[in-house]
Amino acid sequence: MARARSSKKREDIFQAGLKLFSQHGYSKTTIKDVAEEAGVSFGTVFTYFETKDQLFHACVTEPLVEFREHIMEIRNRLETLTLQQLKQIIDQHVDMFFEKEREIRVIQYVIGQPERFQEMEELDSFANEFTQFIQDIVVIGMKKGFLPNSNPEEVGHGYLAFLMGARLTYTDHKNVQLTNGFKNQALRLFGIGV
Amino acid sequence: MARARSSKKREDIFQAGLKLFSQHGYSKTTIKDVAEEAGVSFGTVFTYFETKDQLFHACVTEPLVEFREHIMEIRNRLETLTLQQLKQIIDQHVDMFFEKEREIRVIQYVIGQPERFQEMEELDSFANEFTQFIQDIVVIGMKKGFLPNSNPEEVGHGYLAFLMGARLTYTDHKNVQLTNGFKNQALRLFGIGV
DNA sequence: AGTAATTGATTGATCAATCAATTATGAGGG
DNA sequence: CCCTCATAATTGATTGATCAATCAATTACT
Repeated sequence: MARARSSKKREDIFQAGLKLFSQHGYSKTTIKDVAEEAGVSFGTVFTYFETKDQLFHACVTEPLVEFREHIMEIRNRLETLTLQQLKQIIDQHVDMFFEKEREIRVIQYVIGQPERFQEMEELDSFANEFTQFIQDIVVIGMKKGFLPNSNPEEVGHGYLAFLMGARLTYTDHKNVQLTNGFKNQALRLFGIGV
Repeated sequence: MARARSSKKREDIFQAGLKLFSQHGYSKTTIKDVAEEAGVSFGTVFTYFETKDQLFHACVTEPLVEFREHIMEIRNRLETLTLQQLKQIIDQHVDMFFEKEREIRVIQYVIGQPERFQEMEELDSFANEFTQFIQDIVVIGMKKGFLPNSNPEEVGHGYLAFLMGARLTYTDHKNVQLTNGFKNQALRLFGIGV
């Protein structure tokens, strides 16, 4: 039986799985490798996760909780949004997508093979939530006049695509010039010239 | 020994590999499955591709030739570029990224696991070529006055990221409304409001 | 007839999952 | 503080399944 989520060892195994799955994909990651990386024995992995599948599923879905909180926190104070705050939000999003490299890589691994994985539904609803959040921002920005006339849906989808693609295509997360460029380009998707 | 590239059977096997690799990844695609999909026997696959690795490598890199031609063709008549033509080019890019779903999915599979694959170098140089092409467009557009002042490098990287992300994140290539939205958003990355 | 192409059974390697044996933990009693 | 014993956690050898690659036999081609 799988153990509680709070154990130190569970977290070690989870992090090891996250690292190796994000680097080598599902099949090229062996339980033996995960065990070594986590500093536990082969058998112990199965004490905390019943199957390799369940470990992988955990690596894909559990980080969504933190991502969601990160977005929701801002969603509450959306009525008083200013352009300055929007710029801050975009900065945070770009930074988050580059900092949470492993978490997003495994998500992209799943999204990239929709015929293979069922986790899709959870990820789909998260994506919908996110684009809805962006749409709300665009509507408020237009109402308040600090955003030009736009199709909010187009901005939402375009902005999510942009963040995903930036993370997928560019590995060098230490490159400040690059991330700054992405922040400028992200602003342009909202119709704000730089 | 692997056979010449011109055979009908080689093409069938190649297309079968492209389909299955793009859907299920490298390891979950078996030679048995490829053979069935291609309508040949297990052994025949090895007549045309020495190893599974080589078949995969072919699926990742061979489509680059056509992609490159597609870009180059336009690169020749770059000096006479107009805004109208730029809009056409963007339309073509978005359409291509959605039509060539399988080809781009396997490329994204490789890009997403840089620690695992060496094909990266070929893909890297292709990406550099592409972003350089976009940078040239931005420089000319600014000189001719139909593009606002921009950092060409930022636009190049942002535009590539955007196309990749759109392809990765959205599966429904029949959705004209969606692709039209992406075309509008892509224009915004060049500083053109919609 | 002679050469090239095709076939699929066989082999050997890999690896997830199981489980019996071992080790650690900690509660209760002296 | 130490000892006992029960329970929980840990371990890795074993098992069975999967699959890439080989190759001897068969078939097609010229």
